[in-house]
Amino acid sequence: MPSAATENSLRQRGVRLTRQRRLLLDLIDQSGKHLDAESLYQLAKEKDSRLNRVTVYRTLKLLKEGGLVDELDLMHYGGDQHYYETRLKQEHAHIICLRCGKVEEFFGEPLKKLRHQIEAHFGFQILLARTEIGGYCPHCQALRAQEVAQCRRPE
Amino acid sequence: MPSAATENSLRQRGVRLTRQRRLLLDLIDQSGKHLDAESLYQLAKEKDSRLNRVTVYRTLKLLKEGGLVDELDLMHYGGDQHYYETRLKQEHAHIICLRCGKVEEFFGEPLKKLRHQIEAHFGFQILLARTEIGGYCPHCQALRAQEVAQCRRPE
DNA sequence: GTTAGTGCAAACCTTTTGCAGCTCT
DNA sequence: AGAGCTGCAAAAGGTTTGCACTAAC
Repeated sequence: MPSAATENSLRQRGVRLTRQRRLLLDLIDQSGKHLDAESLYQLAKEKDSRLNRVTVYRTLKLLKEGGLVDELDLMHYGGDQHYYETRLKQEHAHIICLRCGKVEEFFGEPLKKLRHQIEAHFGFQILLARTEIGGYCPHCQALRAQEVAQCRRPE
Repeated sequence: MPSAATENSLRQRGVRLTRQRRLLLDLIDQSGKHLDAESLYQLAKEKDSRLNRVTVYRTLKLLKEGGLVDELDLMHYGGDQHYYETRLKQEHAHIICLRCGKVEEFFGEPLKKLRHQIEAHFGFQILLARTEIGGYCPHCQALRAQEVAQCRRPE
């Protein structure tokens, strides 16, 4: 079931906790991260076959607007859909391997500094921040090198 | 006309410099930044009415793959389309006002540090990096305060 | 002359909308 | 009871694909 903090945050905005929303919140919190709408829908359908895809989109929108989840693109690895993760206190960057799709997270000083400098420099009030980095993980760097080599000598 | 460096980069990959591509490259370089495919198409059509929207998409894909332009989301301000800008030597963050849509760019130390730390920490080979920050610019912070106040006292 | 690129139409994928009926509080 | 939510169907928005024709090299 959704965490108490999440429930309160929703109730405060006059949002009803329906059967469907409970299920979706539960799945987002429980699951490994970075679900897209369709995956979430597929997971949810296993537990409640009547649940509609549209409800997934509406719920995600609601949670996003309420600041309970963050929306990611993950460099559009795998398509143009969006991915979602429970909002954490700590800002972090997402690092996506463009070959194998593995996603790493990086929590670190530079992100905090960046945020402070932007607030100070522009007088900007930051609501959302997203850093995504695409490239090759160590494992795939080696495999890429082989692929490229084969490509150059086709026979 | 496209810069010599751009032309060479394309030719090296065996990409033909057609009339259409010359026009599109020209527009991307000349224009203020952050064009989306549709805007680029509209601009291009003024100069060559036969040019097709599909050619715009195909050219953008080509340039993106060749590392000549970067693709941005700008936090999906204004829709789910992508925006494009000529790739600069210097990495920078994009800061989008979610109320007025103004985009600022931030070049600074933290982005370089972030890149280096991620390369060092994960042994990651970085090909693409994108930092987008959404919030309210100083001007819109004031206006937002008024809007919210009015919202709370409807009469 | 070849090979790559273009335009057109049509498909595709992801997400949103309108509306009638249902359900949480 | 009543506002808010859901499911269904249908549409929208953005982008990609198949194919016959054309143009760059």
